[in-house]
Amino acid sequence: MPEKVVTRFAPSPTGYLHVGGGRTALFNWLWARCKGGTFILRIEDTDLKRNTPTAAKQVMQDLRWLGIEWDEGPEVGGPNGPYLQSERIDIYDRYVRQLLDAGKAYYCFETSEELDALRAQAEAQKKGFVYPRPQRFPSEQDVAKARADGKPVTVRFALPMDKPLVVEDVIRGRVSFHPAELGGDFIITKSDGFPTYNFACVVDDHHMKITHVIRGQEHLMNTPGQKALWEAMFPGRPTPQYAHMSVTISDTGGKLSKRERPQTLRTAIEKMPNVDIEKLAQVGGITADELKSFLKAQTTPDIPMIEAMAEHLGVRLPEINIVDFFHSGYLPETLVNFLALLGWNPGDQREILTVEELIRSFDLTRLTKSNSLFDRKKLLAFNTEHLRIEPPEKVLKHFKAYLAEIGSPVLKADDATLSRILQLCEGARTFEDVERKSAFVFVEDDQIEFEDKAVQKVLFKDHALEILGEVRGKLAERDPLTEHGIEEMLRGLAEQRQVGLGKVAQPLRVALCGTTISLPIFDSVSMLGKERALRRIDLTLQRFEATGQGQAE
RNA sequence: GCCCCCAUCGUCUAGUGGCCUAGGAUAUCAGGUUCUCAUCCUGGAGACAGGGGUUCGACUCCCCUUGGGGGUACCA
Repeated sequence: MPEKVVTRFAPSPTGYLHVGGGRTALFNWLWARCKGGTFILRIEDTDLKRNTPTAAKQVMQDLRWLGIEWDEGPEVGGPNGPYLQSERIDIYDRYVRQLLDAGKAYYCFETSEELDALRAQAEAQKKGFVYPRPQRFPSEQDVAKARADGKPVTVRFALPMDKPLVVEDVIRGRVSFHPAELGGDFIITKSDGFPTYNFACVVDDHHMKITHVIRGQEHLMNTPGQKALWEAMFPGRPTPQYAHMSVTISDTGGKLSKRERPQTLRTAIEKMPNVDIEKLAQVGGITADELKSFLKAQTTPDIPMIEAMAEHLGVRLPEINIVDFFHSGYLPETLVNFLALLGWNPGDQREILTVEELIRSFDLTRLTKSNSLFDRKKLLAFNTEHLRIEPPEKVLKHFKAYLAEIGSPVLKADDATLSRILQLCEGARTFEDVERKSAFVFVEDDQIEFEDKAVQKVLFKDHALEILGEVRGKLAERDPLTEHGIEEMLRGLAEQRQVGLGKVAQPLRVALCGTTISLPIFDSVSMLGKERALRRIDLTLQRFEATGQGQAE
């Protein structure tokens, strides 16, 4: 009977979950789910400098949005806790003690500066740096003395140097390393008493009985050291199986990094002819000097400020974090499907898969070796498809969450109306499209903002205002107002005037919405109702008839 | 610099020595449907990085070159 699969996702809490992290989490989760195993969330918060207090919460929120639920971990508990490494220090200490007593690890007292100097020296001689292991390991007395002298105390693992370290990787096969190439003995306890990643990871993977470690290829070089550590601490126990996945690259060039969003904004501002620096800084909630410094690429304001300024300027920032996709109106099912297909495929020609299908088809042996670009255009196509195939209740739920997130007036609508809107927007690419097409229904009649371009192109052309007047008259006569009736009336009018339906529908659309884009015109009218529709037409006629043809306000 | 990984249409990929005249998706181009936007339908163009081997036969196996990615921390 094969042992039960246990996987884990082990993020360090430094901010929102980004696309790469989401993908790593997803593959681990998928593997656990398709094997009926356990998926553990473990927070690797051993770097006091980098961790932010809210980051772990953000990561968990993002995972939940994706639908990735953990069987063990923070907030849900489990038999192998605690799941925050910062709360497991005594466990690590115990193993360090053991290693020390067995002569497999030893104390060191160099400062970072001294280490840097040694590395520089090695580099000057064009040699790879290998930490020089002392002949005699320092004693506890030496440690006490070092501490008294104010020297930093760390612990290094004595890496067996005699034989090559071989890693069997599920994706990459057998990979061999020479201990010296790894830099020799590495630190397992930092001078602040916290374990390093490579050490804590091994202890926890053993304690939590992890069977498969699925992670990015950036960890491949850590694996031989971890394996050696494992053998020193848990001899005879099999290590987890390792699978080092390809990484995901940005389609805007280079790495998929958090810097991309500020960078995009900076580039956009540079290309703009005359930007009001004062005003923009005010919108972003920063000083003009801070903004100037940002533009000179000297500093970077926080993301909310970047976002506020981008929105003000109408600049689209590339999505990097999982939460960015939520904000842009994507379904989590789309992300899950798309991310799963970056470096994996079901082996047949299917591409659009639901989460259930993904779980059913997943297979760790079908992972791709080469890196892949994150193609946002293809993601958009996937979202269009998922909007169509996911159950309407599910879509509605996500749509409401989206509306709440962006603070849309459409939030005022009841579920039935929302469902109808969603149905009318069949073929939409994101919730953003749906919101934009339907928002007009939920703003006050006299609060409609007229897009200048729409007014010029539609209202001031081809006797549009005259037609609009006629539409108004016929609309007033109709009672009761039905969609069918509206259609009949508009089509009749177009035919009568010997013009296409567009010549009638577009002026009406602009009158109702202020823009040229909205829900289908018959539904637009019926959703507003007769009174509000008439009122909007009147307001439009009043406002633009006086202005005269060919002139906008 | 050293070490490790990778290499098929623009992009994501199928392909495990003959099923390949290299398949699908997306993007793109042309045409069509349509009240706007989007969808949708039809069709087109588009790839085995280069060079050596091995073999009756290489996209598939080996070597080199080139290119890309990662690592080289008291970060994870």
